[in-house]
Amino acid sequence: MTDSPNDVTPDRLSKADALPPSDQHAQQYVAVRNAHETELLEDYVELIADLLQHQGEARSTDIAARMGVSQATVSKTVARLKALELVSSKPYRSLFLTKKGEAMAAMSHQRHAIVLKFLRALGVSDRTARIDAEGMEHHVSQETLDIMQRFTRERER
Amino acid sequence: MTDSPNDVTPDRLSKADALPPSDQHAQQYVAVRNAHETELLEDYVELIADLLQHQGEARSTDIAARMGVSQATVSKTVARLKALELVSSKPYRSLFLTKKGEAMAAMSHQRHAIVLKFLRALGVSDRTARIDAEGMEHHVSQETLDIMQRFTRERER
DNA sequence: TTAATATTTTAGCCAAGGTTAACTTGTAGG
DNA sequence: CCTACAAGTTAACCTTGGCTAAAATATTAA
Ligand SMILES: [Mn+2]
Ligand SMILES: [Mn+2]
Ligand SMILES: [Mn+2]
Ligand SMILES: [Mn+2]
Repeated sequence: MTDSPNDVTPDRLSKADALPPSDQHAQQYVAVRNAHETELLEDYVELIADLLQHQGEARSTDIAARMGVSQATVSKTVARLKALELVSSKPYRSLFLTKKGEAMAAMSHQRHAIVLKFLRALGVSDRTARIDAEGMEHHVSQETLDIMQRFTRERER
Repeated sequence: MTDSPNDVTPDRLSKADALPPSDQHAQQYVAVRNAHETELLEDYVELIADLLQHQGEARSTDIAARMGVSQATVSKTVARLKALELVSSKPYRSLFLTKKGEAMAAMSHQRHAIVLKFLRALGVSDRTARIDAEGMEHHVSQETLDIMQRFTRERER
């Protein structure tokens, strides 16, 4: 009891965009859930790499301050990073990245930079670009990244 | 013991981009965590609105299939949506949106459409654009949305 | 009308990511 | 060398968002 008898592909100018096929639709959400699984890990290793590079040390106090969470939260997340062999450290000492952690940090950093530069090239203010990039970066496919990079390069010529 | 004695702002061509001030950096992550809090709710009300519009009914089977999760998961999330007064329903019956739910759905839908059209206008394939938009939409500020919309309009002329 | 099937809910489980409070360890000054 | 304070860890708790298995309800078809 929706509209016309045989509504296969509604004519132009009809209601709204049709829903994608059920299984394809589901894959959209699956992709998002997958991204969320690694998101925090990526941000942590990226931040640790930055701290090592800029301050020579990655202390959990600094991480807590920069992430805006308590030190207890950092402790727990670091435990997870260690279990995943992304980070190594001795108790009460500075954190370091394993090879695996460095690889992840490098990838994440690169992707983050591409998204951030793209947003600025688009005309977004620095402050907003930084905030949006922090979330968007985890949901941008390689195809889109390539396009963003090309766009930014052209704008900069 | 990092590098030069007085490294305030490292000269051009030095290491890498400096870290933003600690508190500003923290706000980036805070913004992301806030977005994640409402993300699933937004996707649900958006989907429910779509189903109501396109099939006349929003059954939890369909939601489960389209979200790629079990029906039990849908039941629990719907309980939360009802507690938040976004959805109403009688047990074992179809779901409906409250005024509040409709408002949220309308906003989410609009934002989703802007991001999706923008990605397509940029040259991203339909399939990828849909996947990326599903995640990105929750992390795009109003400022960026406005810019995306302008960009899309210009490309379409 | 009843029996089979489909749908929805409930219960019990789990991991992630956050909190506060209390305890332990490290470090710097006197 | 000791003592105060800073930094890090641990314990106990909470919410969200997944899952499976079992129970309850609705629908359909014989
Ligand atoms: Mn990042
Ligand atoms: Mn991020
Ligand atoms: Mn959406
Ligand atoms: Mn979404």
